[in-house]
Order: sequence, then C-alpha cells, then structure tokens
Amino acid sequence: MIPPVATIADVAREAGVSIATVSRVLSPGRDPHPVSPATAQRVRQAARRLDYVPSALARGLASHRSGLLGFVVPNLADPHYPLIARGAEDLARSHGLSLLICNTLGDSGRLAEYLRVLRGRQVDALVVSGGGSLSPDDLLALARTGLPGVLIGRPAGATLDRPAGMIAWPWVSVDNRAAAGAATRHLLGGHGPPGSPPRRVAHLAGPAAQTTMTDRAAGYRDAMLQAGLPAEVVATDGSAEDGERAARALLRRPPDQRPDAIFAATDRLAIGALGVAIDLGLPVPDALALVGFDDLALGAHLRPSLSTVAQPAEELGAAALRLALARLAGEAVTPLVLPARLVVRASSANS
Amino acid sequence: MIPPVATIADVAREAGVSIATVSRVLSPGRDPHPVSPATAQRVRQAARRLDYVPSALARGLASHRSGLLGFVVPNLADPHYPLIARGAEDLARSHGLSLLICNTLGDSGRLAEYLRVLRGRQVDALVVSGGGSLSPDDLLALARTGLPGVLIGRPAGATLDRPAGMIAWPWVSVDNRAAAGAATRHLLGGHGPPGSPPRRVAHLAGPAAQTTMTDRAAGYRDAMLQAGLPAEVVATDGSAEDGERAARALLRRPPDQRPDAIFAATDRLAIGALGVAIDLGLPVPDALALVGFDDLALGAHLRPSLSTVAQPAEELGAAALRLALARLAGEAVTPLVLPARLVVRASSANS
DNA sequence: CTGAAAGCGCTTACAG
DNA sequence: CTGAAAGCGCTTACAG
Repeated sequence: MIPPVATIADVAREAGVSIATVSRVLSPGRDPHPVSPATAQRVRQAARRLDYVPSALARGLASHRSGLLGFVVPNLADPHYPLIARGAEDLARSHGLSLLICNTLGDSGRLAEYLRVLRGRQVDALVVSGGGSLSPDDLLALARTGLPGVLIGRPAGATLDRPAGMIAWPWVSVDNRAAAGAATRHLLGGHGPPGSPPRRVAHLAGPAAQTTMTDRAAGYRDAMLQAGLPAEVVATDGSAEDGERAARALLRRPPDQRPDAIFAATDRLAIGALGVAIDLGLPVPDALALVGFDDLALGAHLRPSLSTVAQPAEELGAAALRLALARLAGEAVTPLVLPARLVVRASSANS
Repeated sequence: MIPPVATIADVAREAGVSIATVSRVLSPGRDPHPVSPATAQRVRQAARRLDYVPSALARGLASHRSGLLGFVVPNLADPHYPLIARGAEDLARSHGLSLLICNTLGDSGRLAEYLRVLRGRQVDALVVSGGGSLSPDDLLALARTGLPGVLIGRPAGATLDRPAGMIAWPWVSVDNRAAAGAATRHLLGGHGPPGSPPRRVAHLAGPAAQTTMTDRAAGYRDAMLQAGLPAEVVATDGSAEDGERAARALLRRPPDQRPDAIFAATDRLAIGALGVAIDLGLPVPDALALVGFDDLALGAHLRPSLSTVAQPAEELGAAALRLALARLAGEAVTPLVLPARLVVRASSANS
C-alpha cells in the first residue's frame, strides 16, 4: 500500500554520510546536535533530490513522540466546533503536528473508546473541547490517560484559581458570563430614547449540564440583579424547536405580563423565538427585542437580522493548542478566558 | 510523554508464550494464522490483565499499514462536510482505522502540503471530499501520491463510465442533476390547482467551478427544456450575500418580467432571496416560491420555512469509505450515485 | 563534528 | 500450532 519511497539510508548514501547525521540535520530533536554547515547542506540537497519524507511511524517509535494530538469534540456537526478545530489545526500543522479528530457525540462510552485508540496511537497530548459538559467520570477518564491535556470550556466545578475535581488540566474559554451580562444590559437599555423604562427581559437558558449555558444564565441574572429587576429564566435544550416552544409559552401571555425582550443562550433558540414572534404578529424589535449567542453565519441574513454574541472560536482552538504545546514543553500553564463581542443587529436595534 | 504501558513482551511473559504468538492472537493480519484456542485464551486474558493496547506506531512500521486514512475537506466550517466526515469516521472506527482530517480551504498549495504530511504518516488510503471542485492539477497531485483513493463529488470531466483525466479514482456523489430537475418541476407545477399556468422559474446558480453546482444548473435546464419554457440562470458565488444581490436584480423587475419562483443552488442563496422577498413585500410562496438545496438545519425554522433538497451526507461519507476499503482490499470499484430527496416546506407550498 | 550500534514495539516469512 | 530471528525506518546515548 505504501509507495516505494526513499528512506533515511538512501539519503545517507546519496549524501555520503551516516544515517545518524541525516537524522540530525533533518530532525533536530529536543536539544539540537551540532552538524557542520557543509554537511548539513549536502544532506539537505540529497533529501531534496530524492524527495525524501521521513517516516512519522519510525520517528515516533524511536523518539517516543508520535507528533499526533488527540482533538476531542462533542459534535462536529455543530458549527461552533469546526471553527475551534480549524484554529487548533492551523497551529498544529505549523508545528509539524497532526490532529486526530474524535467525535464523541457527548457519549461517555465513545469518549472512553477514543481514549483507548488515542493511547494505541501514542498521541503526545489531548485537546478536549466541550469541556463545559464533561461529567466527573469523563474528567477522571481524561486524567487517567496520564497525558498532558487542555480543555476548551470551563469544566464544572472549576474556577480561575481552582481546578475541577480530579483533573488539573488547564482550560480556555470565552467569558460567557460577562458577555451575557453585556447582552442583557443592552436589551434593558434599548427600549427607546434615554429615560424610557427598561424592557422586561426574559432568558431562554440552554442545558444546565453545560457550564457554558449556566454561565450565560448567570450573566443574565447579574445584569437583572444590578438593574433591580426580576429575572425570568426558562429552561430549554438549546434547540430551535425548544426555542419555539419556550417562546410560545412566554409570548402568549397577556401583554402586561409578556416579556418585550428575550436574551437567548443560543442563536438557535433565538431563531425559534423569532419564528414565534412572526407567527404571533409581534413586531421585532419593537414589541420583542431579541439577542442570541454564537453568531451563526445565517443570523445576519434573517429578517430582521439577529443580534448576537460572537466568540473568537478559532482563537479558542489556537489558544488551547498553545497551552497544550506549553505543557508538552514542561511549562506551567494557567486557565485563559477570552472576551466575546456583542453584535447588535436589527432584532434589538434601538428604535 | 508516553505513560508507562505494557508492551507485547510483557503480555508474552504473562501468558507464557512468545511475542509472535501474542501478535497472532491480538492482530490477526491479512491471512489469519492458526493458534490453538487454549493459547489464544491465555493471551487474551494476559492482555486484559495488563490493559495492553498495541502500539499503532510499531504495528504500522512493521506491517506497512498505518491504519491511518487521509480525509481531505475543502472547508470544515461548511456544515455539509462534518456530516460526511462523521459518516466516514464511524465506519473507519469500526474497522480500527483513524481519520486524519485535512482542511484545505480549497487551496491547492495547502492540499499539496497535506499530501506531503500524509505521505510522511504513511496513510493507507485517501478520501477526498469536494471532489467536484478540484482542478486538473489537484487531481494530478492526488494521482501522484500513488495511494488508493476515493473522491466525494464528481470530478470535472468524469462521467459514470469515464474517469477524469489523469485520475482513475472512483467517486461517490449525490444525483444533483436529477434532484435539481425534480425541484424545478415541483416549482413549475405548484402555482395552484391543476391546470394553472406554470410558474416562471429562475435559477440562482452556484460557482461554475464546482460540478455539484453545474449539475444542479443542468437539472434545472433539463426540466425547463422539457416543459418548453425558457431557462433563466443567474450566476452567483453561492453565498447568502450574493443571493440577496442576485434576487434583488431579479425581483425589482416589473411584475410581468419577474420570476415568481426561484430554485436556488444552495440554501444560503435561497435565504438571501427570501430576505429580499420580505424586504420587497412579496409574499412567499404566493408571489415568489422558493426552493433551496442542502437542507441546512435552520431552514425548517425560518418564516416561511424553506423548501429544499436533502442529501444523505453521512451515507456519502460511509459509501466513500466503503469504496476506499474495497480498493485497499484490491477489489475493483465503480462510481456510485446516491439519490437526494426534495423536502417541500412552506416556501413552495401549493396554494 | 561524525559514526557504529542499540533499541523503539511490533509483524512475518522461515523452520520445526 | 509455536518460536527464534530478521526487519520495518528512525533516534539517541556512547565513543571518538
């Protein structure tokens, strides 16, 4: 199956040196070995002439470094994760590392299976996205691999200065709480000219099993508390379907008890709510202002276009990979929180 | 970096056999080697006791099979590809193979870079999605790897019985042409009760560099020709932005020259067109019926919900992987075309 | 600065 | 059915 290709011995012969020297020139290991410039030159030319590509298999076996990284994702079909993967992958590639993508579908059994595969492939490190929805058992399984790892998303129970339970892995995440607070305050203030009464803002919350979602709900509560207003949080599963259901319940109330603004924990929920508002003939944003979260590509093209919170998804992936590389290099690393950005569009425009 | 783990020698010692026997029990190679049931039993127990996981690196080096497959994607952020990847990945995993995901962003340079990496990793085979937008040079680069490969998407110039240019790889794809024809006929017939005049259907076409898009345009033309009606094809880049631009030009015409139905080559285009219809106060579907292509998750939650063509994306990925495995096994394989399914929703509902 | 050699952990003819 | 041994293509102390 493997095409006949040049090996290190071929290059050594062509350059008139030993295979050790070829290795030293072409793969300067951890502590680079001195090689005379003239020899290095000859080796490089020989390698080019033979179109030599070192065998990652042999290299990994000999060096105890596979150059492979495990990248765990709950669901590749969720547009959030491919962006993260891309950020991680770009950086990995520039370091000569490859990503082994593991799509767990949020299933602990599949995660465990993958960890076994990754062990067999001797990956050098792990980057685990969806860290905010891992169970204690999942975290334990990760810790047990003994591999250096980084989480994307704050694991349940962890704070900036206290790791979660068994696992001492660092994590990177977006500041969901602060961004949710900003989105809520934007809605509160956006009813009309300065001095108008604040809107009645309700929150469509995502699954409580994800810290991402509970952090967004917390940010909403922060803002409501600060404004001295009652919070109203409706639990959902985060889907557009459930957004419709939840919004319908809310918006069918008599006008004086009805929220006139909704901060939704996901764009999907917001899109569901938008559909219901249209069905009920409630003008958006006048009768109902809406802000989602995630900045789905299509949100800008809806009528009205959807306000949202945009996350630096690629940077999350890149940052996680940077931390993983640092851990591989033996450096100490700490959690990292990146800011998110409120994107105001027509669905919450000030009138 | 690699945790201390049991090796084949540990298992052999524990089971009181040679490492050759362990290998034969745990890794029945191409032609399985006979082993006595009792011995096999002992080996398996020893392996379990030691929690032994064979080193894929060593195995690959010795057997000339890495168990790695290159999976090339133009753009992981496009929701179409993760689904394909998932279908391929599921099947790969069940065969003990891992996928190395290569995100080319449609760039030939990146593709070439990746092919080098994949060569270094000694992948056993290649699955290349986005086959419909590869240039002749790209196809040549793929053929030059000497690896068995499968394309997802009909390569330019290929037909069911004639491969494209230099490359003899089989391909799998959806029957874009037939599905586009069906969507167009649906629009033509959907103006009202039987006997009503057909709608004037225009087509928003995607980039001509993708056979997927030209096939959809061809299907539209087929249907228009068959109905004896003039075709009107507007070129776009496939994005929602460009859908808005193209639809605006079309829909601003005087009523008697304006299409009253649009078949868009992508859901993105259709969503752009839907936005314009709303802006112009044209009721959908009465004044403008709309059908897209791709079945984006959010289409069902728009108002009106978007008619579209759904593809068996996971099956495409699985089918491609099956062909790749067949090629690996030395079997001859032929191209495969899967049907797509018209999904009628409110945007093209019969009145 | 360079090389000979051991070793990484497996698979697979070859011999029995 | 089982084992001893060569070999896969590298890296890396060790010696010079």
